Amino acid sequence: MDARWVLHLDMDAFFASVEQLTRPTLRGRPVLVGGTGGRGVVAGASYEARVFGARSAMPMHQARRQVGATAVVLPPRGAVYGMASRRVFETVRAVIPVVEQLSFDEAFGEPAELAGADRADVERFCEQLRRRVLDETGLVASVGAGSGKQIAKIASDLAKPDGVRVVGRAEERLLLDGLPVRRLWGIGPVAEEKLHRLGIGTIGQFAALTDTEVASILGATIGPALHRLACGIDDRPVAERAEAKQISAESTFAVDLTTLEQLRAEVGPIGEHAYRRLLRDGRGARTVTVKLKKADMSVLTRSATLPYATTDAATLTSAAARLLLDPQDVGPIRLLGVGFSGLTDVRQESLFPNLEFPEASSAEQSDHTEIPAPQPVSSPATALWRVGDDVAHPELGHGWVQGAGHGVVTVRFETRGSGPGPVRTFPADEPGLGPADPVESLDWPDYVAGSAEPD
DNA sequence: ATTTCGGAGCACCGAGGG
DNA sequence: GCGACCCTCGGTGCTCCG
Repeated sequence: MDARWVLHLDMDAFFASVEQLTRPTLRGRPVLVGGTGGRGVVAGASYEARVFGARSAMPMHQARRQVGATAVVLPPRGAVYGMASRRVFETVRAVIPVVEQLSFDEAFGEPAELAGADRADVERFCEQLRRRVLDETGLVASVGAGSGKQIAKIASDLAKPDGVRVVGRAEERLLLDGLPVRRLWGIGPVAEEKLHRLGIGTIGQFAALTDTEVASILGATIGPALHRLACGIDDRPVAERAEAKQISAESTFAVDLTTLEQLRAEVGPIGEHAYRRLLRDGRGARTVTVKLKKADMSVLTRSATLPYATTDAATLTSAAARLLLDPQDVGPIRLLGVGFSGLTDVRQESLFPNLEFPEASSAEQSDHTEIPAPQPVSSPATALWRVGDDVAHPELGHGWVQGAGHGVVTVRFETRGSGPGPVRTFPADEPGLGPADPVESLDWPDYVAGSAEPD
């Protein structure tokens, strides 16, 4: 059981790369993906945008300023990234049977055939894996390898962009010692600051502490676990991810909400968003949580646990509505979230239909005057087309909105397989122009699922 | 006008069973 | 009757991850 090799595969600038793949005009250009409203942040930046200092999690307006006029700012297309991600990891799973997927764009693997292999073998394996992912998806991955998850993850960072980095046992200690303590899994801004105040800046300095010192600084649970990682001890297994324990949706408003009526108007759509995903997951929920983020960024949560898990939308969303707090009491609200947990398979509806969860209180029931649907603050003006929308035209095919406003819409007609396409400008109400499924931008030419099956 | 969105896990509190 | 103890559950806040 000597040489264990853990691989960490990380897609390069994933969201931005998918945009450049499916919208070929964007190749070579600085692309920023993220919230385009005033409070949006960057979810993905192409390498061309990173040259200017743009980074993910940066406020969008700041990134836009830094990149300048050539920046292309696009709203995220989750469905397309999800499809691209599925195809990437289908490919990975065809090579490595057990894959621990961390997110849309990252995973660990521990190929059995690499046990005891030397660095050169591992390097070859990683290059082949990258090649296969590129051939089958058109997307670039970087791969890191090491004796455990922590080293593999650090290695994939060093491998970027478009590379492989294998860290052998011999270089491990040297590499870790010099790195900032922040690079360790589980050290965030708070823990970093605690350590910094004690003069500990590197993983080496952290590793030199005693277990009891570490426990007193970071707690008895997290502390020793982090200390072991810092010492290069990382025998955590690579295993498929368990089912999600919680499903939630949240959204930040363009303008803070100040009345309970406004919150009540928003809780429905947000709850439904989470509810749709709950249904797709096929489980029921027993606990409903609402999350409120105040103007000062502090967060309040309120939760309620039902007597049994349910898939009933009305039960779940009315529970969420009852948990809301009045902004008049707690202050202006910038974000509302609805979450479901206590997830269990519910084969049948309630065993005790008579014990239905009590409906709205009698006071609310007597109030038959519907709340006069307040303007959804998040979308003040509903323009017909927005930048980034996918559209279809009977003659010109699939395209995306490059510009919109002043009664006209500019569309670039192109997909993954078309190469850079032509641009056309139409009146905003052009009858030939209709909405299109974003995923189609990835599917031309037709994607052949599992190329092992010629059919 | 900095600070998304979705998810996991820990600390700690009080209630209640035993 | 009461305190000490352990345990679990529900609820809230915090930290961290990408």
